Amino acid sequence: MSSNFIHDIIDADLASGKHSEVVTRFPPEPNGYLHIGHAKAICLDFGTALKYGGRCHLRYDDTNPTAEDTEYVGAIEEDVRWLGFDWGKNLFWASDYFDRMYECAVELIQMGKAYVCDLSVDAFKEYRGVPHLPGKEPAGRNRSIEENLELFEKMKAGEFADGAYVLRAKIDMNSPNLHMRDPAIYRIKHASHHNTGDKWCIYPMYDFAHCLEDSIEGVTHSLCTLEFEVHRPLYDWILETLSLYQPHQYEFARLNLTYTIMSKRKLLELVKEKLVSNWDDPRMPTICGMRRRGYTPEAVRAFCTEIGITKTESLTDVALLEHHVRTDLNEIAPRRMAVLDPLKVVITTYPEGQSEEFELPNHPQKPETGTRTVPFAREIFIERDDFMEEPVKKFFRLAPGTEVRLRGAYLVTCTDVIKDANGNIVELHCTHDPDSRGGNAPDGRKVKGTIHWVSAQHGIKAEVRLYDRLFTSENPAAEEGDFKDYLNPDSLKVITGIIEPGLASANPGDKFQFERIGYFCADPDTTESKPVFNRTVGLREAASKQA
RNA sequence: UGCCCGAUGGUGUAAUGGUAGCACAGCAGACUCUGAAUCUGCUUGUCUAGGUUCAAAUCCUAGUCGGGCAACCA
Repeated sequence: MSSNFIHDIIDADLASGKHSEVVTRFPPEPNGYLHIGHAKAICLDFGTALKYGGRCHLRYDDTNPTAEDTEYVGAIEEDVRWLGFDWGKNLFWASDYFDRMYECAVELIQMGKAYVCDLSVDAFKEYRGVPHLPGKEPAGRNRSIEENLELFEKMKAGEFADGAYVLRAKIDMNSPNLHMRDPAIYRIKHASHHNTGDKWCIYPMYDFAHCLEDSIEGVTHSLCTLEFEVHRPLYDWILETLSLYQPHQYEFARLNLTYTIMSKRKLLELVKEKLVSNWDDPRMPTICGMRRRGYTPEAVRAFCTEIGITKTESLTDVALLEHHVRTDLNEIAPRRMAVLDPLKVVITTYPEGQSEEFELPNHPQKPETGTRTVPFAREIFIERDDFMEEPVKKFFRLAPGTEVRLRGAYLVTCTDVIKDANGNIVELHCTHDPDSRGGNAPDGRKVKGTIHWVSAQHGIKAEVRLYDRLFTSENPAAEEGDFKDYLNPDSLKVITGIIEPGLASANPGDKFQFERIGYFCADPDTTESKPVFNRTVGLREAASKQA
């Protein structure tokens, strides 16, 4: 992976001998699905370990049993693997360290560096005060070490209700950094934990747990997002006070993408209110959503590399992601023909009842990928907007009296336009040049327009889901009012298209380029009787192409 | 309001005191059996004001603007 300010620091650490190896970690809380923002972190954490020949731990930060669910654990692992990363044996749980964390808390109390506080959330808020004024010292701050030890023991023994007491680090009620004003490090939660069951009714807070986890695991560079910057002094204080090995925390800017949201809470809201089908709805910025949409791990990784790692907050244009998706798909996706808005064409000069097969390349630029056969007959479908009765200038496609190439088949000329009683075009009649079999005329005449087609007799109906951006606003989270007011009502259009017959046997996840339209992949909803395709991303379209 | 962080074309990023570069997007053209891909060219930028220096995007000072922090969440 390319370099960034964190790698500059690592280079210096390695050169100075401060570290001889690099250990990072990706520490998700199992409380939701991973999204493209996590992908950025995963690429950084694992990519950095890979670059320096170190290791990256996958660690579940499961310190809050009321927020977490093992439902998410499998999904997280699947997503990290799909992205192409491997934690090997380095799978850890914060909850496995609960005993050691408890001992550390006791040690802090014994040092006179932590105390049990009986103030309610609201009461302590008053003592903590506001940033520009000093806080007040709670009375419990001067409790004896013995009494603190006893109270903490009772907290652990379950003698108190949730919220009755909390263990606080005794730091500085006058610190300009609010996180240093005697932060809570243990709270009472009578909740069973997926891993430790009912063994504990007190659980460590993030600030206390995370630095210990990193220290215990020998992490060298603990990478997180910018909002944790003000937590770093606390991270350092705890490890220094306990005389433990101190990893260094470095912060980088989280990813924001145009036309979507990245907040787990808001994403959950969309799922719960059924505004999307589920976490893996192809419109979601989740990793499973992108996978279902047809994005490839290679494209997502290339995107993450491209956007880089900085401390500058930014809003990245989703076009950049789509660019990498197209770039990868262009390389790997076999070409097929599908008509999404069918208009029937009768080749009047083609014998009734006759059909033939054409051999078309899977990828014109990659002959080594072979060919497939596509049936042709007298009646075919073409795309409705590939015909204009009164063509605008620079319209290269079919119009009355003009000749176009049916991709890989024949040159045809439109002779008649058939309309219904309302004047709607329902059918076209064309003649074909039998000598142009394969698509080229022996006389070498140039035909500018080439359009795709599917035989009416052989084509298969398929459900095609056309996805567009989820929101109409570039930055829905920054808009006034409810972000859901900015949902794009046209983010999903379901249509029935006609696909070339070979496409009917596509398996879920198979990716194709529907020529002249875009990249599509077979959805898991696909069955033998009903193929379902998702539009991953459209082809780039020259602005001069007007329909 | 206190502390912390940041600011380079429309967007994302590089330049580590010495030619402001790359990618995306946009525009124009070439090529083309995909109006795709490919190729060529073009437009557009160092937040402001001072200072240090032979030389400043880079260092210093002040300001402006943006963000973060005031859960018994992570």
